[in-house]
Amino acid sequence: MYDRIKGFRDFYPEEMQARRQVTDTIETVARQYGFREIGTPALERAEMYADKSGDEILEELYAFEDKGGRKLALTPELTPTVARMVVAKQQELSKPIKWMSTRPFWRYEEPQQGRFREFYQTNVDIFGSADPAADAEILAVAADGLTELGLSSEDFDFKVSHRDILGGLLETFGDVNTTAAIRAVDKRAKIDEGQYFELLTDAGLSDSQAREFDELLTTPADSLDELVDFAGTDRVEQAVENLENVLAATEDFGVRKHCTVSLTTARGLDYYTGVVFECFDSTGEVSRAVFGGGRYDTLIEGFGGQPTPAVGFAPGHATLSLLCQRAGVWPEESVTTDYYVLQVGDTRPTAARIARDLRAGGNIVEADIAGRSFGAQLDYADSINADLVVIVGERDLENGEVTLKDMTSGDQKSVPVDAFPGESKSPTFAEF
RNA sequence: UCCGGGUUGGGGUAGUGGUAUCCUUUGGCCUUGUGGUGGCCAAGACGUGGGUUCAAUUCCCGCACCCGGACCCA
Repeated sequence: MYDRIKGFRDFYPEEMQARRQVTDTIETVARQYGFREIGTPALERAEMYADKSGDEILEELYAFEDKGGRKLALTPELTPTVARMVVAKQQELSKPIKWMSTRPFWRYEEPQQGRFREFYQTNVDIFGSADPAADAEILAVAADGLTELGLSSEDFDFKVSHRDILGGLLETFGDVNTTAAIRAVDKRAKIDEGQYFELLTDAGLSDSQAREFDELLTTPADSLDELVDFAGTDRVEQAVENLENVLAATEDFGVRKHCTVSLTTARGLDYYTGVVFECFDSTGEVSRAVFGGGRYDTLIEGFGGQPTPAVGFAPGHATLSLLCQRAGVWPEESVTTDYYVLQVGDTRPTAARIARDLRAGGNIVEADIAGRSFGAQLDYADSINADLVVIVGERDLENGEVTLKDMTSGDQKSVPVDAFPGESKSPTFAEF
């Protein structure tokens, strides 16, 4: 026996069926908003990640050299790839560019709850619109997707923040390492108070400034103007205005109720520039953020393109699954079968014809391909959750009939073989 | 990379310094004409490498993998 690779998973049909349903639900919502599916390579040049984040990042990647001496890496995220694609066809793509895709990514990390070395994400991004409506549309797609999965505002909450508000406030304290300070904010909920303030002072804030800054972070949503008054800078004023405009748009888009302003939410990544948000389990049972997203207006430029605003989100399917299971809306993990065509004796020509007709109607249809006995076939039909069994037996065929068996009730009835399946694409037991 | 806890048929378990219990599962048969409820038969396990020992699944060490956490979350 060979071992499975650590952090990689096999999905058997029952679980895969549930995952497929969840993926389809999210993707369908994105499609309805006009997001177009793209396909992307599993491998990219390792430099693409190293140039952006430093060589240390290679430690956390599946990176290797190919036979042509190229340094490659299994893609750990989609953003650089998508940025590359946008830059490559910058001129010819009509804006806004709205793309989505679901696929695996790989990171060489230690697996833990909701984290694997191979993991699936649906990425949804908009390029080329700096309008608050774009930010709000991303929030709306995310919220609608979760709602379609059966979740409600009782189940999840988007904590919405704004990088420029954080940056702008920090700026007013003088020479502060903004990146480090924002990282500290990102960790605020996870570490104890002492460590948190230590990180803030390490970032260049004095003790009193750190207290003051932290105080500002908890400013309620309807008092954001106080932040503008405090800072007195255009940057903070514009950032607050931008956040309020985004929230106003979410109101119109019907998803404001899922959003809570929370400046203590920061996102760890440093490429975010404007609105950022994280989705949390309202009950707190799923302790980590389910997923996040935000605006990253400078990234495309950083990849050698023209300045192009961008905003997006990317739910990881592992944490999404945790949330769905917690909320009791994870789809049932089982296979389904519409019809099982059971053969008794040498009735294959008729059985095959019936199976073909039923499949032509779009149904999931199985028939015996193992030469099994009557009882064994019924047993199998049961194991694949067949709704109806069509018994095609020599005895019935002599009378020009087949027997229809409802597997839930066990009821049976004879129907003329020539009339089955008849005009109906998916004939039910009751129809005959 | 680090820390904690694990690893006994496919799944779930019992147990032991002298190779293993029970349930379930899978396949076949009873029953090519009735499954979800019977009976019979069969298949199937001590993660891996090394050490101690007459003898290791059991004790010791390393490794792998699993679960959880730290770091990180691009």
